[in-house]
Amino acid sequence: MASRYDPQGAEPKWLAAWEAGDVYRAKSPSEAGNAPKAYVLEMFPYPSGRLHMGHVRNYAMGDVVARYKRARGYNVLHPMGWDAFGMPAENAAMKQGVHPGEWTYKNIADMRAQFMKLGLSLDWSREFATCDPEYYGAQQEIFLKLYEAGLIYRKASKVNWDPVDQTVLANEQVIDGKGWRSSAPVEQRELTQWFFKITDYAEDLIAGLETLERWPDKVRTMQANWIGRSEGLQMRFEWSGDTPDGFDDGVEIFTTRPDTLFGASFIALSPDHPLTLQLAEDNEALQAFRAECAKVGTSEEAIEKAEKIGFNTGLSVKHPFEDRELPVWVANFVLMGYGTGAIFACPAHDQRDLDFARKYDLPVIPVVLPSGEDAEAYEIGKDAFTGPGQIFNSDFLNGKSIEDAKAAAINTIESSGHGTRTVNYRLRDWGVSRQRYWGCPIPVVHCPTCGIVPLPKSELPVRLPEQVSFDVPGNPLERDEAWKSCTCPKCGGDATRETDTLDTFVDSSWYYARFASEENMAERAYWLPVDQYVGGVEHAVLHLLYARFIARAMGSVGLMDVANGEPFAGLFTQGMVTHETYKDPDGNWISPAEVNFDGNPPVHGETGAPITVGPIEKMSKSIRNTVDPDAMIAQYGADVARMFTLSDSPPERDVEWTQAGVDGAARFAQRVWANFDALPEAPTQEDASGDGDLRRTSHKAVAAVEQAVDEFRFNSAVATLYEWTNTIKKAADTAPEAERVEACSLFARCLQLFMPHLAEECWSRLGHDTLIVHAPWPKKDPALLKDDLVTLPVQVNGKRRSEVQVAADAAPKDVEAIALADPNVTAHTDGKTIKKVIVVPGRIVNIVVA
RNA sequence: GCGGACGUGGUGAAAUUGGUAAACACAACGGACUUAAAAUCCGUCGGCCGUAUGGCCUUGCCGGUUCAAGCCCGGCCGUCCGCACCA
Repeated sequence: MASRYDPQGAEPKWLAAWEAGDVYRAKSPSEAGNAPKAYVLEMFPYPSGRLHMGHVRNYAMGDVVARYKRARGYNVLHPMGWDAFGMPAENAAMKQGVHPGEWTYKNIADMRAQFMKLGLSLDWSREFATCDPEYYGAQQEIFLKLYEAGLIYRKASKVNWDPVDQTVLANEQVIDGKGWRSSAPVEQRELTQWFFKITDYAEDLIAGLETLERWPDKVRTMQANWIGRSEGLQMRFEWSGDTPDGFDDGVEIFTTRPDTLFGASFIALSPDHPLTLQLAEDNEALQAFRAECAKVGTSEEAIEKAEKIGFNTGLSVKHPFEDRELPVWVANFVLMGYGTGAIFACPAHDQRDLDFARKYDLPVIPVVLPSGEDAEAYEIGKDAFTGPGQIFNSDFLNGKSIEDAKAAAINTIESSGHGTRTVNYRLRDWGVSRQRYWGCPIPVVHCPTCGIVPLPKSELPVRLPEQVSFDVPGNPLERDEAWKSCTCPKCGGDATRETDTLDTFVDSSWYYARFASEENMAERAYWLPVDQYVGGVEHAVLHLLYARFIARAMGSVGLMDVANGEPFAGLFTQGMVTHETYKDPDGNWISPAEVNFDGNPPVHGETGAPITVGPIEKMSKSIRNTVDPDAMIAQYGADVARMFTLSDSPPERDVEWTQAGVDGAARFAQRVWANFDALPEAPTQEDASGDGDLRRTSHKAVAAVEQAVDEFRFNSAVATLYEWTNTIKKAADTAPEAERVEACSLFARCLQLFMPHLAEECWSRLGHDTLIVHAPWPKKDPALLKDDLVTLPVQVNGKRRSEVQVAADAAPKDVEAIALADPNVTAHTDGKTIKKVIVVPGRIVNIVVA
C-alpha cells in the first residue's frame, strides 16, 4: 500500500534527532585531526522579528555548501548570530514605548524559533548578538587597540547628517544623496566626529582585490571604483601679483593630466577651499556666490542639471613652463573632498573645464591632436577632446604620446621642486560616530584637563544605561547626566563619557572572527578566512569593504591573522526573492494571501473586489507582496520552501516566488518518497555491481550534482535530482532490485543538501539506524561515468543529417568510415565531392561537400 | 557621462565553455482512473510546410571569423545594476 510523505510528522522528528545528536557542532582544531576545515558563513541577519523568504534562500544556499563540505569530510564551521544594534529598535522604542534591548531580544527569540524549523545545519553553540555586552565590550577593546595604533582619530569636518534618523552617516551610507536607511535627503553639517583611517589601507584594499579569485568580478569592480585610485601630479602654482595672507606658497592642485599643462587656461578653487573661505570673509559677493553653490543638491538629478558657475577672485598665478598668467576662479564643480580642492583647467581636453571656459569666455588651447587632424586647422567646438593623440602646442612635450608627455611633465615639475608624483584616492576615512543610543558606546572620556582619554581595559565594557527615554528627539545618551558623568582615568578628576556610539557596520565588520573564537587567536587563525561567504550584493561597498579594512587593522594589532588581510576567501552574492504585486480598485496594496486565484481574473478573497496584478518586485512589507515562511513551512514543510528557493533560477539571479512552483516542489517530494516506498523492506545490500543503465545514470548523476554544487549552480543540481527521480521511477519494473536500492541510496545522500528532513526519512527507509548527516558523500564509480557506445550526430555542411552509434574509443578514421556509409548521410553526399571530414571524438562528425 | 552585467519557447531556465539549441520545471492542451472533483498517472507542447519517413526556419538586430557560433570578433538596439561635476 503506497504511503505519502508527511513533512509535518517527519520534520520535527528529525530536527529533534539532530539536536539530540548535536550533529552540527564544529570540531576544535585538535578534535578535527587531519580533516581540512571549511568555514561557511551567510551574512548574519538583523533581528527584525520575522523571517522572510530572502532569508530562507540565503541560508538555504549556505546550508547546501555546509552540508556538502561536511559530507566530504571537512570540519565545518557554520555559525549563526545577530546583527542586533541599529535604528529599528529605537524607532520601535519611540512608537511602542518598549526598551530597544527588550524589543531586540524578543525578536531574536522569535526569529531563532523560526530558523530552527528550517533545519539548517547550524552550530548554535557560538550564537551571540552584537548588542550583548560581552560582544560590544570586546569591540571596545578593539577600538582602544586601534586608537593606540593611530588608526582612529577625532576631527571636525563636514559630514553627512541624516535629519530623520538624527545621526551622521558615512559616505558609503549615502545613496544618491539620501540616507541608506531613512531615504531622507542628507544635509552637510560641520561636526566633530570619530573616524577610522580606512584610507591608510586604500592601496592595500585595491591590491587585495586581485587575490580574491572566488569573488564576483562585479563586486571587485565596485570596490575598486569606490576606492577610486588615480595616479597623477600634485603641484603648486606660484602667485603672480598679489599674495593672499597665509598662502605664500601658491595654490596646490592635483591633476591626472599633466600632459595638458600647456593647455591650461585658469585655476579653479572649490567653494569650500580654505583660500575661498578666507577671501569670502571680507567679500560679500563671494559669500553670495558660495551660498548659491550650496543650494544645489547632491542628488543625481541636481548634479546633472546644475550649471557651471564661477567667481573671478582677481588673483592670478604663473604658468610653470611659460611666461604667462592664469586667472584664479572659484568654480562650483570643484569638490573640496577630492585631491586638494583646486584644479588647473584645460578646457580643450576636459568637458567641465570647457563648459566653464565657454561661459566665462576663457581661452581654449588644444594641446592633444587626434590622429588625422591638421595641427593648424584643429579647433575645439562644443565637445572637449579626451581621446588619444599626439601632444602639440606644448614646447618640450611636442610629438609625444599622452603617456610619455605625462611622465616628462611630471619629471620636469618634480626637478623644479614645484610638485610630486602622487596617487589620489576617492575613498574617504570612515566616519563611525553615530548620535544614537542603540549602538556600541565609544570607550573614551572627555576630561577638562587631560582632553580625550581612552578607558583602561579594566573599565570595559562601557555598558549602555538601562533606563532610557525617547520622549525627546536626539541622542538619549547626551541627556543622561548620570551615565555621562565619570572620573578621568588619568587625573582622577570629573569627566564626561563620549556619547557617540559606533556605526553598526563596525559590529558586522569583525563578527566572523568572533564566531571563529571569542578570544583564542590560534583558533581564529585556524578557522579564518571564511571559505565561503554568502549574502546580498547590496553590501558590495558597505559591509564588505569595512570588513576587509577591519581585518587588516585587527591584523596590525595582532587580533586576526589572515592571508593577504582578506577575511572572505570566497564570496557569493545571491539574488532576491520576488513576487507579483496586487492592488485593489482603490489602489491599496493587497498581500498574496488575501487574493483568491480560483477564478480568472483573481479577486479579493474577502470582498470579492477585482484585483489588478502589478509588476514582479522584491518581496517587501511596504508593497505587501511577501509570503510568510512560517505559513509555507506549516503547509508544505521546510524542505519544500528551501527547495523552491533554489530550484527555479540560478542562485545569483532573482527568483520569482510562485504558488505553482511551490506545488511543483511539493510534488517532487512525494515522487521521491514514492521511489523509496517502492523498495523492498530493509534491503541488506546497498552496493550493486555490473554496468546496468540505472547504475550508469545514477553514478553520472552523482558526478553532475557534485559539479553543479562546486560551481554554485544549485538550480542545475536540482534539475539533475528531478531527472534522476524520473529515471528511478521508470526503472522500477525493469532494473534489478540491487540497482534500485543503490540508486536510492546514492540519491538520498545527494538530496540531503537540499531537503535534509526528507533525506533522513529516505535513509531510514533504507534500513539505516544512523543519521544521513553522518553519511559520507557517495563514491561514484569512474567506470560507470563513461559509456562504451556513444551516439554522434553527423552533419553535412554543418547541418545535422543523421546520427551514428560508435564505440567510445573508436579511432577517428573508423568513425569517419561509419559516418560516410550511413544512408541518411549518403542521401546528402551522393554525387558530390567530399572535401573534408571533421571528427571530434565523442562529440560530432561534420562532412564538408562541394 | 564612466564602469559592469544581461538579452534563448507562453513562463523560470539548460546547453559539458566553439560541437545534436530548448535538459529540468511551471503553465496550457489531450487522455486514463473517478458518479464527480481533488490527487495521481500517461501523452503533446519553439515556428512554418507535409498524411508521413522528412524538410525549411529559429538564441534582440546587422555584419564577420570558422568545417561548425547562443557561445568568439566588430557595429547597432534594448533591459538591469553600480558610480557620478573625482580633475
